[in-house]
Amino acid sequence: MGQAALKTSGENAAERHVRLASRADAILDAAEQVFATSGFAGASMREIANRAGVAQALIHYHFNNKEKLFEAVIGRRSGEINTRRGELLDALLDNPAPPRLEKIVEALFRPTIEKGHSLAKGGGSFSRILVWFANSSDERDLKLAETYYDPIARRFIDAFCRVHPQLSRADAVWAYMFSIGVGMTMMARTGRSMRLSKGECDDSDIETMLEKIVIYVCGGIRALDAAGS
Amino acid sequence: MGQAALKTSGENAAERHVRLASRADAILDAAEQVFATSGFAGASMREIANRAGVAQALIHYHFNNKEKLFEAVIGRRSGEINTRRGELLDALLDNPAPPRLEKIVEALFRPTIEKGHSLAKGGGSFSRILVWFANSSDERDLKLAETYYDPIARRFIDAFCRVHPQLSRADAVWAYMFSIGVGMTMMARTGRSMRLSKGECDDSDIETMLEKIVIYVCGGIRALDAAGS
DNA sequence: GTCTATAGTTCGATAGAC
DNA sequence: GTCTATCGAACTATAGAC
Repeated sequence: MGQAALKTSGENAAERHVRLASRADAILDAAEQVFATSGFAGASMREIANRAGVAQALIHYHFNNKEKLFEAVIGRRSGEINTRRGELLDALLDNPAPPRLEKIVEALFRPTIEKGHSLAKGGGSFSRILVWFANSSDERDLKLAETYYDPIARRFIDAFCRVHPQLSRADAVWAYMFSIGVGMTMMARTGRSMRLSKGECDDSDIETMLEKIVIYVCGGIRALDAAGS
Repeated sequence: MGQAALKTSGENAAERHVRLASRADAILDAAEQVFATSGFAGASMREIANRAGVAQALIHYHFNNKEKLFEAVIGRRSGEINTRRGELLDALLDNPAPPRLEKIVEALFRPTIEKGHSLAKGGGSFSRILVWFANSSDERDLKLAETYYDPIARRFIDAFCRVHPQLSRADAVWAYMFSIGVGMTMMARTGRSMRLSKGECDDSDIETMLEKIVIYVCGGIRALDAAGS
């Protein structure tokens, strides 16, 4: 019958896709972990291949070279994260009444922290890549940041201005940049807050940290607004 | 005479020290630039040697290996910066009246930004190393951060508590971590703020940026204080 | 699509002359 | 203290069989 025919010929299109996707995804997962641990320059294609359980040449077949692989790693999660951010922002702005600043700030950070920390079979270390990435002055990273993060950044800056009509555009941009910096301390998870607080401040406790960050960031933005006029 | 004798034998101790210092310093300056541009893993001893105008082997003679060289680069500027930070903080706390929070925050950031950006014959790119360094989870960097930055960090956290007696110790640590994150956006100089603001927010304009940061950070800290009780 | 084998480069570090 | 020369390891990427 048809099924048997397909079986002897190998596999059908769906099965084929699943298998292919699983290999490529395994590579992306492994790459995510290794880039997170060692940065772009420090990561090696050998280690990525080993961790993914594939031959090194397969990475080149799927992703061409190291740089393109990195772009794929960035693109995969950035797409998920920024789509979710946009949805949350849409929901807040659809309302005729201006939303609370706290809600906007939470929409800015929650998708990043949640997807950045816990996705991927590998263990989810995309957030560390983002830290590396957000502060890089490397041409490759700047280009990627512009492509994947500037559009949503402008939307959040607009949202700051909408909630704080007195806030100048320039101050809104400063506010955005500084807030991203705050978020990075959440993503890095160096364990430093634990050390400095003798165990009181746990940077792996997402909910507590997010709560503190929202308070701090909103306070900072409001202070810029208050000082502006 | 004595001088002639010294000359034939080579040089006196002072001359010798100057020459040695200039070679070693040239290596440190070059290393600072290359590490700033490429990170630890991405930097090569060859490029550092070329930029310093010395043989590659001389780096190993003075600094043993790449890791020790990096430590020397970190240690040199961190010493200068944190000594200055401590002095400013001492001056503020010597006063019987509690200092203004703004003054403390400025003491936290000004030495870093000023020495980080403009020191070194090479062009002063230590601040970019700090960005890299502050968010690293690499064991080497964590150890260095603990040695060079935790002591002064505790002093600033104490100062936050002194100015805001209602602030819990844990919230003071959060406040410190977040504020360092804000400072990192100042150090990175990716040019992103320029792009997002169409030229209005120049991240190489130190004084304007410092002013905005102080406002934002103080607002954040005060918000944590207000929310705490 | 996936593998093995390897070409070709670059790296950190050392040996040894001066 | 500083150099030249080089070793041995690790890297990215490709060639070619299956």
